[in-house]
Amino acid sequence: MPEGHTIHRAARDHQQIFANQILKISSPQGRFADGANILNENSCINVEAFGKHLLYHFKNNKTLHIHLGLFGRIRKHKLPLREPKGAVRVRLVGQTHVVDINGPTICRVLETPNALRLMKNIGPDLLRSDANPELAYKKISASKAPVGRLIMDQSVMAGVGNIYRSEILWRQGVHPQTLGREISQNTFDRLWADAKYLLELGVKHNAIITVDKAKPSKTKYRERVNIFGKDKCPKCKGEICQLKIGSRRAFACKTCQPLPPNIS
DNA sequence: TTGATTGTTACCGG
DNA sequence: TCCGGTAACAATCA
Repeated sequence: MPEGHTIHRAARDHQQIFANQILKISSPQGRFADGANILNENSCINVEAFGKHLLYHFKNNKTLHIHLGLFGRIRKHKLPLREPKGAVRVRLVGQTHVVDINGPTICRVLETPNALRLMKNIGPDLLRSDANPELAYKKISASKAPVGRLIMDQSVMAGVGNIYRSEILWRQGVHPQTLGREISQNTFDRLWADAKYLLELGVKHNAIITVDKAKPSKTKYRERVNIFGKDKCPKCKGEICQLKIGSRRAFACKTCQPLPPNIS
């Protein structure tokens, strides 16, 4: 669930339902969001996403900082209140809607300077209009780490997760083990543009869709991705090989994503 | 009950 | 300093 598109979609949605409202905030299982009470009686100025981080800014110079990690979930429903489902760490109650945050890795209140510091340490976000892709290319072209590692490194560029990584590289015919410094400006531009296009599509449809003709409402997940978790390339019908990048699964087609000759 | 998972960070060694 | 590997943590579902 949580790749960049999930967080940005939530930010836009919550901006609509919570901005300029005084929210009631509770922490049913208390463990996270220490001091979430400090946000009560204050109005929410706005909600924004930075990469996979979700930030609710409040009028008293405090920010609720959420990161869903691998398992976190956001659930929303209309008032009236319902029983929390599963392990709800924080519940946000506005005038019309309720948002429950389940199982986030990060759930805490930040002072404004700390929120700014956090945002500074995240690479250009594919889904933000203020992103400067050249900052990402500068790091990639200077690195001898594999591009499959770099495009998912949130301090290099923000938003791509494990599924999009394999899909984007396959769509652009780039092998994940190609070194960052072997990536030309032109190749980077294609990777950035495609990643941005796919993430925006994901925000729009609330789903990961990387197959060009796939219809989100009608197709199943397996039919919306090209090679992630597959064994046959949809383009050349050849074999998809699975590799590990930093203990995460990655997939590539030997034919459509040739490995540069200088790499074993 | 077990294993896998759309993520991140800290720590260590080369 | 950079890079890769490992462990730890989180919650849910099949």
